[in-house]
Amino acid sequence: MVEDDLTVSEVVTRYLEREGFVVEVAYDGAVALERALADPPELVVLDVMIPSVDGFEVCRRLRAAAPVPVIMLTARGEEADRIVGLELGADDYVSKPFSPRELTARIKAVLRRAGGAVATAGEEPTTLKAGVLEVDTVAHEARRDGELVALTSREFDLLVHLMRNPRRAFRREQLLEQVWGFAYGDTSTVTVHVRRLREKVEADPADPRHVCTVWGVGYRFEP
Amino acid sequence: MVEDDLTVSEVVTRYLEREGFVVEVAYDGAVALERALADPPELVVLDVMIPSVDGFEVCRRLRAAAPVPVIMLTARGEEADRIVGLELGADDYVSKPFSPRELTARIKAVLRRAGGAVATAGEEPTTLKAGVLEVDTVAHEARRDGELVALTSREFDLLVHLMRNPRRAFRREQLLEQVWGFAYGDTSTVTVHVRRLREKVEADPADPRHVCTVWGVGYRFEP
DNA sequence: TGAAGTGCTGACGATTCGATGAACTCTCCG
DNA sequence: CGGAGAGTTCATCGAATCGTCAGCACTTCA
Repeated sequence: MVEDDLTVSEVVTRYLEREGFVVEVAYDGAVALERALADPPELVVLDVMIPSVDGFEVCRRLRAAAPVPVIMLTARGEEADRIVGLELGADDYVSKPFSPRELTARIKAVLRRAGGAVATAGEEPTTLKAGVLEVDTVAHEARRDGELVALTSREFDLLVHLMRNPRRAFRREQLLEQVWGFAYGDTSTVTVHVRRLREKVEADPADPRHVCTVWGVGYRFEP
Repeated sequence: MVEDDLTVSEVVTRYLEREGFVVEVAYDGAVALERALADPPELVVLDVMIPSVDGFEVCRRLRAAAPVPVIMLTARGEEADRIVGLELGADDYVSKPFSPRELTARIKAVLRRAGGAVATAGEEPTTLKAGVLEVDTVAHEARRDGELVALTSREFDLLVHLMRNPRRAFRREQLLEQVWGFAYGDTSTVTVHVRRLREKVEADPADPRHVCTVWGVGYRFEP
């Protein structure tokens, strides 16, 4: 996110992180460009009015370097901004003042389209593998030994989240927040879903080799 | 875009802008010609039936002045229109009613042929096959076991979209957006159309083998 | 060794979700 | 006008899924 208004950037950051995104904020155009080019993010939220290098210029240079999706933030009624932004390759625009909820919806829509059916051209691996386990996030299918495993929606999301962060231990609260989207709740929900997931995915659910328990902490995925 | 039907022009505009195009609409032939000649666009989508100067005349004069790519919109079944249109220099034609998705694909294809550097996926095949199912997107025909299946316009678009992205799971919202061109709406519309499609296309609609349900997600086409 | 803490299991309502049938709107045509 | 066909919306039903809880099993550590 490129935004010099601290209030805005903090509110948005907090909100997006609750949604499971990892957010990095730059406060002016030059720094933003430098960091985005060094380590390209999956998506950029870009305010038009920022110090040093303006939003349009940042957008133009970003898109010249890589096909990173860009959402631009403009002041209300700046229709011209919208047109220019779209010409420069912005994928969407949101006019201020906006609600974090709306921004989140747009971000998800753009990400969906970017990784979506029409343009596809897979840069990121659509399938995750770990031993005999194989998960196709596009087809929404999980296989063990090539054998189809019928997972429910939650079980699938849970498995994908764990597999995308192998060897990393999550506390139940974290999983509840990052997979369920709940800010608070009964952590036994996670326990039960992990159990059900194991029953379907592990060769011996009583002695799990992939979805492992980390005592006193939570769970971790072992490849 | 030259189109006097507000509903069509607005839906298409919204859809194309989401795809990153900049769209300008003229509502009759004379205005279209004037503006296109003053500031030639990269591509013209041209309805045949428009006020003042008809689509063929607009096409002829445009092509006389500049090598601008033209896609013509014709009413269904007007085969003669197609011939005349192509003779006059149209690069492609799309018959009404069409899906925004279809138009977008054609636009990208024409721009690609014209040498434009629009990032897009590969060429879309004109006939799609999956088991006993066969769909001809040009003839707008679907067959099962060689037997003609009478699909409505939406059913056809839906089937084509699914078949062009086999094994990919779509949520209803995605289908609503990509097939219908709606940014939001009642997702039960998708459900009902899927049901009717199954009744016509599946051997046993109660146990679909091609248009499959992905619980908690949406639908997926199995080849 | 045993008590406290933590995770696992099985079962049971509550909820959500998809399929279905039908009503309703809209357009096209005669 | 009015009837047909297509598309959309709505209410309902049954099934899949989800969240919770109590009891049991295991780990840890005094």
